[in-house]
This record gives sequence, C-alpha cells and structure tokens, in this order.
Amino acid sequence: MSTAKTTKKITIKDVAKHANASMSTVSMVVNNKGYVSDEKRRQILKSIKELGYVPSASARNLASNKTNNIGFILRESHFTLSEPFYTRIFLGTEFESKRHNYYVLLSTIPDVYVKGKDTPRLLKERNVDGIIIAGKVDAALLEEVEESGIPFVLVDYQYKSFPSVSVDNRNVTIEAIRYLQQKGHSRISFFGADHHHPSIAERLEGYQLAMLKEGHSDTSDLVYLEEDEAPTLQTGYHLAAQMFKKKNNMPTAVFCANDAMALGLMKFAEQNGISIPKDLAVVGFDDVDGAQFSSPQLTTIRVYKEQFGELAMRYLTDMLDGSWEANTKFERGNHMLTVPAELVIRASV
Amino acid sequence: MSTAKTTKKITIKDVAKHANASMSTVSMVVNNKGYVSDEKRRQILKSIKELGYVPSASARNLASNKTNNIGFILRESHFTLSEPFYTRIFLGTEFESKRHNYYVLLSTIPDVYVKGKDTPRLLKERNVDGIIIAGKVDAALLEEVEESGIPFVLVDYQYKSFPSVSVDNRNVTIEAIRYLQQKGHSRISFFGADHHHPSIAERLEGYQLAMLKEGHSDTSDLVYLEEDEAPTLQTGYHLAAQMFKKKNNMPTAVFCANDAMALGLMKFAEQNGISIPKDLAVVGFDDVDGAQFSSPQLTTIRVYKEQFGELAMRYLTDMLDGSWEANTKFERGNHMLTVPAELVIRASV
DNA sequence: GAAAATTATAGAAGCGCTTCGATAAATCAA
DNA sequence: TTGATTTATCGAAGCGCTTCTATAATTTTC
Repeated sequence: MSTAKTTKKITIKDVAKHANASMSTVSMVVNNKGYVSDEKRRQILKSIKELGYVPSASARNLASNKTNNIGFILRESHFTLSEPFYTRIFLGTEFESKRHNYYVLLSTIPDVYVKGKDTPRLLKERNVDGIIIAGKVDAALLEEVEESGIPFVLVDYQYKSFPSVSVDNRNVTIEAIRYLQQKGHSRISFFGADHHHPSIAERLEGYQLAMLKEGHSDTSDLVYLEEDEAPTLQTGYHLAAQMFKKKNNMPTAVFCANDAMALGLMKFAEQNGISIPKDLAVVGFDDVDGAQFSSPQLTTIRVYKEQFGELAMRYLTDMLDGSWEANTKFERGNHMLTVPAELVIRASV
Repeated sequence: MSTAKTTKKITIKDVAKHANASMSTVSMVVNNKGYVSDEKRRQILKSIKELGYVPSASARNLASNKTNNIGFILRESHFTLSEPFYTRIFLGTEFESKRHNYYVLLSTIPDVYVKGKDTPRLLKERNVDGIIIAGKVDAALLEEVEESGIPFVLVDYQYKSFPSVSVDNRNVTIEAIRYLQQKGHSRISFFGADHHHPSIAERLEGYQLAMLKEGHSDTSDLVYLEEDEAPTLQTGYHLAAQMFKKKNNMPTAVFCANDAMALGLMKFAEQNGISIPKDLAVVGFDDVDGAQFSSPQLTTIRVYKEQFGELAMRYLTDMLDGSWEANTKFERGNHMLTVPAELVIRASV
C-alpha cells in the first residue's frame, strides 16, 4: 500500500513510558480495575489518546485466556430465508456485542447436520467464550455444544431445559384469538405446519387454550396442520385449498401460525373470489415486511427481532461474567426467557 | 456446567514432549513449513491426534502478528433486505474462508455513515488481516479503509480503481437485449432506479449499446429512470403506471434493472389487464426467489451469489499471502474482477 | 497511636505460539 | 577429499498483554 512511514505499533509499554507509569498500572486503567489514583489515571488516559494506543486483541486474549468472541450458530437455510428473521436477530446480537466488547463469529451449519463433519470450527478450536444458537438445529449439535462446556443460549428454540430466549408464543396467541372472539368470531381455524417446532406447538397450545375458554373443547375440525411441511406461503395456499373444499361449517376466521401461511391463504382467497376480511378474517404471526404490503394489510403479531438478539446476547454475557448465576431470580429450570410480542391490528380482520 | 474433570489444556509443549521433539519442530509440522523428516512428522502428527491438540488462535496470532480474521462490512439495510443477495454473498465468503483458515467478522454499518462514529470496530482495533466490503457504501468509509493500509476488496460495487469483484453487468445485459431482439422485439424499454449505483449504470450502458447496434441511437423515450429511488417493487410499479399513461408508441418489451422492479411491473400489468408475455415481454435481473414463483415465471438473469463471495475471498486471501501481487496477469488498473451471470429463460418473454 | 486494612505503584512471570540463530548431520559439487 | 549446500533439529527470545507478588504510602480502627 501507499503508507509512507510504517508507523511502529504502539504497545502498552510505550504508553507506560510516556505516562511515566508501569505497564501494570496502564493495564489497570485500560481495564478499569484495581487501584489507580485519579492523577495517574488522567495522565495515562492522556498518553493513550496522544499515542493512539489500541490494545492488541490477541495479546490480551492470550494473557487472559479469553477469546473475546461469541459464536453465533445458524442453519444455512435459516440464514438465507427471504424473510430476514434470523438475520435480524443476528443483527441484534451484533449491536449488543459491541456494548460488551465482543466480536461475533457467525457460523452456518448445513440443514442436515453430521456430527464430526459439520462441527463448527469455532467449537472445535474453542475460539469463543460463549455461543448463541438460533432457530431449530439438530440435537447432535446441541449435545456437542453442551459437552464442550462452553456457555450457550438458544434463541427461538428450546431443547431440554437449556438456557433459551423465545417469543412468548402462548400468551400472545391467546391475545390474538381473544381479539378475534371480541370481533364476533367463534368458529376460528388454525393453520400450522412443522409442529415439532416448539414455537408452533406453543401457538397451537395458546389457540386451544383460548378456544377452550369459549367452550370449544374440540377443535379438531378447525385445525389444519401440515405436520411435515415447512410453514411457507405454499403450505398456506394448500391448507386454504383444503379448507375451502368442505363447503359446510366453514370458519369465519383463521389464525395462521406465521405470516407466510397467512399470505398463502390470502393469495388463494384472492384467486377464488373470497373477500378478506368480509368473508374471512385472517391473522398472521411475525409481522414480516410483506405483511404491510399485502392487500388487505395483514393483521398480525409483531416480534421484535433485534431485541430478541440483544436479549440473548445480554443473557450470555451475563452468564460469562458470572452476574447471572448470582442473580437469584433465575433458578435452575428457570433459564428460559421470553420476549414479548404484540398484536398489530391492520385490515385483515 | 457439568464437566466433572476440567481437562488441562493441551499445548504445543505437551505435544513436543509426547512426540519427543522440540516445540519448533511441532510448530513446523503444524504449519507445514521448514524441514522435518518424514518419520518425525508422522510421530508428531500421531501425538497431535492422540492428545487432541488444537493450537491456540490467540497465541498463534500474537506470535505471528496476524489476526486470522477477515472483516466483512455491509450496510445494515443490505443485510436485512428480504432478497438475501448480500447474505448469500456473505455465505460464500464464509465457505471460502474455511478453506483458508480465516474467520469472518461481520460488521454492519448504518446507511448514513458518520466517519469517526460509525467506524467498524474491527477497523479501529485493526483486528483483521483483510476486509471485504459488499455493496454500495459511503465513500468516507472506503477512504478510511484505504488509509488503514489493510488490504481490501469491494464486492458488487466499484470505486476509483480499488480492487473489486462485480457482475459482468454490461455483457449479460447485452445478451438479454439481443435475446429480446431475436424474439422480434425492437421497441424495448429500460426500467431503472438509483443509477448512481455502478451496477445499474452498467446495465443501462449495456442496454444502450445493444439498442445502438440495432439502430436505436436515441433511447430517451424508452428509458424509465427513477434516479433517486431504490430499485424496489414499488418503483417498478410506479414506472409501469408512468409508462402506460402515454398510450401511443408503446414498447413491446421491458428490460428491468432488477427483479423487484420487474415484479412490480408485472403486478401493475396483472391489475390492469395487461397480459404478459402476450402484450408485453419482461426481463428482470438477479433471479430472486420470487422470480420463479411469479405468474408467469420471470425470465431473468441469474447471478451466482455464493460464487461471488467465494471469488472475493479468494482474491483477498491471494492478496494477503502475496501470490496475487506476483501474478503478472493482474497489473495495475486491472484489479477489477468480474463474475459471469446468465440469462434464465422462463415464461415472461 | 500502633496494628490492621486500604490504596497505589512497580516489577516480573508467564500465556502458547512463531521464528531466528546455532548446531550437526547428510548430501552435493569439483 | 573437502568445502559449500541442503536437510534436520533444538533452544531461546520475544510477541503484547494480564496478573500475581512485593513494597510503600495512606487511611482506618479501637
């Protein structure tokens, strides 16, 4: 490159000399620990600024036996989803990590995970202090991570009683169903898919709870589940086709386990001359970008993805510096955190 | 956690002892350099495996004055775009980085970049050996990066004659226009936006070149440009409305600078009873996921995003280990690489 | 007002690796 | 044969930090 003078790297030693202090004192100032007199501190801070000193990450890591990295593990397909759900969560962790001075190493894993082969390098090389795992992943990976002893937290997924952060699916679904009921709907359907996914199972649960409360103990003829399919627009479309085949005893509203399916349902409706919300009310879940551009605009449940990621990161860093363990509010088995979500009322009901 | 025996960390020293060699010899084996007899090498490799030795990244980095990290800088809005274009490019770099034993540190920057304030931490802390910058970013950032002296390459963007990797926009656009012409179209429109973006400018250039070749030296009444808008579905929709307002001398085909706009145009067409491809042929650019689900399916230009990222990473790592400089094929001013794209023929023409 | 505790600073060991001589054996050139 | 190279190995310095220990100076305690 064109840098004329290859300025020698400034080390802590240079700062010490310049500030007329010892390396250890400088280190203490930089790390904000130990005892340093105000005067000396000012002196050192001044020297740091003047010399443009920036601590070397590797030296620091080597000496303190930390890596200063947080691993973020995510399935490839979740990463490249056109709805940037996990991407946003990742972004949230990235924001939060800056606050705690960590770097985030993103590692994608293939959808079909093979234990030894696909093990993230950051795990093998133990190049992270903690790990965030987003979305549903193979149990084998989870076990590997657990065995490694590296602290971790799951996001938008749950497994055993591993530390996790998830949307408060059940309660917000109940809220949504209540809303439909208040609007006069009593025959309310549920569209779901892949109900092995804890989130979707929880939404179904919330739905059933709310229906039960209004006396619908048996919802089997109202629930449409494509158990082995992903909850996509296509799935929603198919489910809609299926539902409209049986002409009698039709529901007046549908709660979809996510927006993609709701959008699929709306597409089917549009193509078949079914008017929304006149003939059928629709509620989605996620509040994807497309939800506000659909016609009619979709009433749905908004999830704060960035906050989601931020909370997970905070949880993890708290674990790392021990302040979490100390916090008696969170006892064993209570390690599953929840982020709120909220009903966004638009035009599809 | 529940790890009973906190197994002591295995260091290079342990391996040396176990293999009856010196640390330096082990180091040479690990790094594949210097002279080591086959016998000793085997011996050491065996010990490494037996002990499960994994080198410490920080120690290695400190000693060799490298970081083993590559920075990936991207605008926040590009990262959370619903079309995972840059996300895919990122994925490509991630794949390739594994091959070269680098970690990728992703850093997003806000859309309006303020020099000191938003400077990526990895730049300030010089915590990377090289940097990849994806998409259009603020020139101030580019200058900061250049000043840092850290090797970098741009992806899907160009600035001055900085090393870059881009789609071969001009040529593939010419190919697409030729294709339309072969299909009998001669009045072909161009839909564009934000033509300060080099890619879009190049596409326009290719379009004009191809039109010129068929005698259309003046395309001004065929080109629809929303210069200060982003190339979104909405923009495409507006442009379509604009175009259909003037009833006479209508084009028979439209080349859209990206799929989003093409989809917007098609939406307008559908709502206004214009049949595609009967009344109007449409070609897009990017081959986004939505392109194959539209009706009719969109004829477009496919960009191999992962390969894009891979190439950029390869370029960068080549720069880093000097083998690029040595390669006489790439002289000054020739540092702009190109990835091919291809016309995908579907049903909209 | 002397012992104990706290505050302030410096020095040095050591984190786990790479790499630079030093040294010696093996191979080559003539 | 013998000096010059090449091959093989080792020991030790040093990368830039953190942190432990030592030593004072200052403040607190009863």
